[in-house]
Amino acid sequence: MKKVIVALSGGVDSSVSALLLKQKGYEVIGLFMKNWHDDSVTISNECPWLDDSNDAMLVAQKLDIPFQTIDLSKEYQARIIDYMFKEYESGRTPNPDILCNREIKFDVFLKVAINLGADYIATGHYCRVINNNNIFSLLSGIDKNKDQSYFLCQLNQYQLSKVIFPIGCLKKSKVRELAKKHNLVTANKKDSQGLCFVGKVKLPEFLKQRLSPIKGDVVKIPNDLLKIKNEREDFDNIQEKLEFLSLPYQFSKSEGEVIGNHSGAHFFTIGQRKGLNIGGYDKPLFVLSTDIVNNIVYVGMGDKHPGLYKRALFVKNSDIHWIREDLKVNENHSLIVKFRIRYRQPLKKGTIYKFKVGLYILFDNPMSSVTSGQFVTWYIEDELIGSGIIS
RNA sequence: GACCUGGUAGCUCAGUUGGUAGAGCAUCUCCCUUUUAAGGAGAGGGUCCUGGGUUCGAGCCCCAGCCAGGUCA
Repeated sequence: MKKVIVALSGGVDSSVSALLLKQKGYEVIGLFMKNWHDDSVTISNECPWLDDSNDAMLVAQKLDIPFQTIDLSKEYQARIIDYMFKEYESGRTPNPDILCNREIKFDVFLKVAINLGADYIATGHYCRVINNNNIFSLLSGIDKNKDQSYFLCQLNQYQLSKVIFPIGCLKKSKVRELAKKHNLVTANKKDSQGLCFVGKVKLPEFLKQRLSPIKGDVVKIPNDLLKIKNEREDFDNIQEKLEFLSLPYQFSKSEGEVIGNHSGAHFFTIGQRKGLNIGGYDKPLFVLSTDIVNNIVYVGMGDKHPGLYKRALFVKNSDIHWIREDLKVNENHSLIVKFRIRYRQPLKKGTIYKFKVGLYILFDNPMSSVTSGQFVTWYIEDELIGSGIIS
């Protein structure tokens, strides 16, 4: 009998995952991770992890499986929170939850599980793994609305070989139905949101723990400036063109007009609308770019502003990750893929071009809010074959 | 100094022939969402520059003043 350790979060998804494994005859153990202690930073007034651990325990009791709690907050702090601050400090927008999967759930936690004698770990993610002759494929969840493959885009073959996603082939409604049918206390619990393990936070407040506010200018870039910037077409080769198209826009103060001030450029991200606190225009203002060195936030009016759109992105070599090493695009080759640059974003068409320095993705259609620090994931059909950090 | 135009929600403005005010943006809340964003819905918010006057009744008319911008000497 194979032994599986389920990461019970206290939510309905991991509860049903444990249920299904138990039904299939695995030896199941429930393990609850407590990775965050500071409740003062979260928005919700209740104490989320206490309820969660309690619910996880009740589910384990109901399923009659052993239950334990482990504290990985030290590792979480070092590998996730520190990374997060470092990224924001340097003017990028990180994705802590993707790292949390790679570094905590599928590394530290996995190792703990293996040491406890587990053959596999399981989580309540909406995605699937298929093993073809020991090549593991990460597929999107059947429930397209809940697909969480994006968050697992940094896993490797070994990690995939050790995980079971019991609910990946179910719809959310079915998961809730099963939970109800088996009287799991989590059946009607609201889906969790916000930072994994931390909860919902007001980001600027959260960041102010370590990043001090500094007043700076908000500069509005006129809508026609980018036309001029984008009109170059005299490229010697495709790489030069891609490099040009993927380069984040660089503005200078003289190209626009100072229309207000902010309390720190690192609190803003590209595409952001809320929080600028500047009104008086016909259409909303969106952040086009942030200049950390000079502490300037550049904005444009309206969601059609050309400064919001890019036609390509770049991932440098060290930031490229292939889940399917065997499908890796070699230098001077290209591959047509579908990709997304944010969770829950519909997949878009594009072409990967690999060069010595890294890879470019040329978009079939211009994309809004391409943000450095965020992850791009690329797919062939339903399969996530690779990912990278946008430069 | 004279003349002109304007002073209406946090901001930019609209307010028809006088009947106690509206839109966009901003803000807040909720929904959506295991990142950051975006998106959807809703809400709050105004001694209509001040002081007089006409009128049953004035943001709208009249007079004076203050402030801002402009034109002419």
